[in-house]
Amino acid sequence: MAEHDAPSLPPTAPPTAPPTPPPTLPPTLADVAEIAGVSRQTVSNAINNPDLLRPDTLARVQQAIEELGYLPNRAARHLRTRTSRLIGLRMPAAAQEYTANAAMDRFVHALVEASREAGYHLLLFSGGPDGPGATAAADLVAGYDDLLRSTAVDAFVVTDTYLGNPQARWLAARRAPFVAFGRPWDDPTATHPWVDVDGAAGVALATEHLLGLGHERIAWIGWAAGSHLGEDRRSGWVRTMTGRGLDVDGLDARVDDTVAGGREAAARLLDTAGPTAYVCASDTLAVGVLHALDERGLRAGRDVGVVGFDDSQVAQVVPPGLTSVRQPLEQVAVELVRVLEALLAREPHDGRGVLLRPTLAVRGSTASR
Amino acid sequence: MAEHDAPSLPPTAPPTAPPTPPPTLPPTLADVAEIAGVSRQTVSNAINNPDLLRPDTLARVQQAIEELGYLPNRAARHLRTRTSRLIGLRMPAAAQEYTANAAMDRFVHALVEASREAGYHLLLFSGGPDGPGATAAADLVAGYDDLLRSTAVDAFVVTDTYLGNPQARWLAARRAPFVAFGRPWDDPTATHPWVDVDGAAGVALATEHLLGLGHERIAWIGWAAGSHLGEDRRSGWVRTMTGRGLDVDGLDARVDDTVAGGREAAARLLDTAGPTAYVCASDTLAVGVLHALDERGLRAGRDVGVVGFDDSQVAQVVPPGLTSVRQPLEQVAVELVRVLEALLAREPHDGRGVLLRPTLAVRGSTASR
DNA sequence: TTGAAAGCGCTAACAA
DNA sequence: TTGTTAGCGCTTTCAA
Repeated sequence: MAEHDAPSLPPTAPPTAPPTPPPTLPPTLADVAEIAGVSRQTVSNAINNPDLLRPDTLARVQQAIEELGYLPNRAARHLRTRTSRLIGLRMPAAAQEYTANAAMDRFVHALVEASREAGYHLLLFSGGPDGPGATAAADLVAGYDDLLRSTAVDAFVVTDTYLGNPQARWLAARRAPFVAFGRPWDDPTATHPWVDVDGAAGVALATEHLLGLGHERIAWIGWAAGSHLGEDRRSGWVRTMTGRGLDVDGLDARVDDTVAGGREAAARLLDTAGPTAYVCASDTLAVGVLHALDERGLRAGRDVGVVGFDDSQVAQVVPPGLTSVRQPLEQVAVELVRVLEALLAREPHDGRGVLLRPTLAVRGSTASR
Repeated sequence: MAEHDAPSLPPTAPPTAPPTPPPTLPPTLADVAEIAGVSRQTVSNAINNPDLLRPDTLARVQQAIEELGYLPNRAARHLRTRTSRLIGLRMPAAAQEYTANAAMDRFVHALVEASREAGYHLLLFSGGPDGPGATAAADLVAGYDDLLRSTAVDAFVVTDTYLGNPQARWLAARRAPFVAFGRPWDDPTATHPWVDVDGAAGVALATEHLLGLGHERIAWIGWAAGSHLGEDRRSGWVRTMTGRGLDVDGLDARVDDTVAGGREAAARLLDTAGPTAYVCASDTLAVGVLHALDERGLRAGRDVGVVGFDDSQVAQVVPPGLTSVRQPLEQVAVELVRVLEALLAREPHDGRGVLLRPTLAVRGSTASR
């Protein structure tokens, strides 16, 4: 293991060599050029424009590169080309409790992978302490501003659009390259590129699934009005129900995104409307519904159908398994990177966003009756 | 919003100026120097060695910096100083199902935050496709190797030590600066710095908590022998039980880290040993125990105590709330960065790792009887 | 206390 | 097809 792909210079430097610092400096373009007997520029071309070289020269250079284990110094390349091949991603405020960040982990994974395939790395940053009073616009964009001014990243992926999205407007005003994960709900004039998941379609999918199982009194438990994201998801339920000629009156609740909120809403609806199934705006709310059913001695899946949203870890392990709308985050990541590449290549942007359809992860909470 | 902290040059360039590309180039040291009427070097000193300047010169330079919104170009600084102020972190293979990655999200958050406070950013990478056959050592270190040779990061945080940790050995052989989150279990000769959480102490804490509630027949559900991590956690249970003169024979199970594994083990133990409480090596297993209790009509917390490990999102929302050992990941992150800074400052390393004590998040599954 | 010169490693522009 | 020159923006060294 120790000798695998070891540094090219021997650990004990020959007496003629100057005393090199312990961690041997990586080889440079000049080193390769010397070994291959060509100029530095030719080595550069061998890497960036191999077509320009005569085959035999190319082969000689490539062998020298191989021999030395050469890789271009990113800082030098960055400085010269003005591209860092780094994509900036701000980590939203740490999830205090289990909330909307349920899918963040999966998304970051997917984005790292998609970026890698495009030759980019992800630079993670945070906007400073998220204490009280730190919500001013200046603080929200602080991290972006620093990275932009220090030319540390080529572009940003902006995720926390649900906050009202001052970042997107600010970045757009700065002409900074970025793609948003999330539609510019509250700014119809926005022209920046974005990728989003069609929440309404996801909820429609969930509702249809329940209809297919024979449910007709399907309730909706969502968030307080005013959240674009929440209203969008709710509309999928309304659309599907009314499309089947089913009434939605009295079958919905608007609560905080907590387990307790879901539990209380479910219990209340059970008393007033007696639904046979619930579709929820989040897994958190759905778990609350499971609680409520449990307390009444009702069995999720057998007695009452329940569907959540986000396909979080919880959905996978909570008994009897929670059916949940799953965002295609891998696909989102690929699209984000694709749009970013087009943006950085200055390709004209048609101003339309990319809307992806979620899928449904079916589990025990909607077992057939 | 649009004019907030706008680029320093007017959008319409004066006729004498060359046509600047749309996204105005950020100001450089030279720009600041000109405005302040000093040399570039003096501006550099104003930033890096302000003590060297006469107060009035310093003030003049600082005002020019402010005026221009100047921030040093990271690529240039990186090239010159050979430090990127970037910490590399490899994202382990995407969590296929809910498994050990339960805490990864929280850890990344914590590390971003700790890094920021030390003036570092996090560079996320992955080691290429994680398909079958991609587990060879060469692939495991591929991502590290590239970043190292291209001098993209100053140091690494290595997390996936449970795999047997070829990375740590490889990085050490390369003399690459890194800190491991996790002890070098299978290599007692390793001398690299590490930070870890005392799993045995965490399980001991859990066991004592149950003893304090009056439990005496406390079972252990852990992983198959051979996992250092698992054996360490198990030892906390053995130590605490025997310390109280309680017998552990027949009270433990070794299974795969799945909900089904935990469920079956719990059921089996219920039949053979009749424990009144379970301590588990993971939240996944603990959820399995909850399933088993549920199936027997037993109530977690009231009838049987259950404790998990990792304080995952699941522990927070699964009814009736799962008591769980919580790793101090924020503290881990701070220590990792502290050790890294010492390492990069070439401070002598005493060869001892940092071992942190977890806490216990108490919830309904260990309600007092 | 400030400035001038040199150079980190690379690539764009041009010349041979 | 290959080589030469210059310079990206910064800091280190040394001189004033």
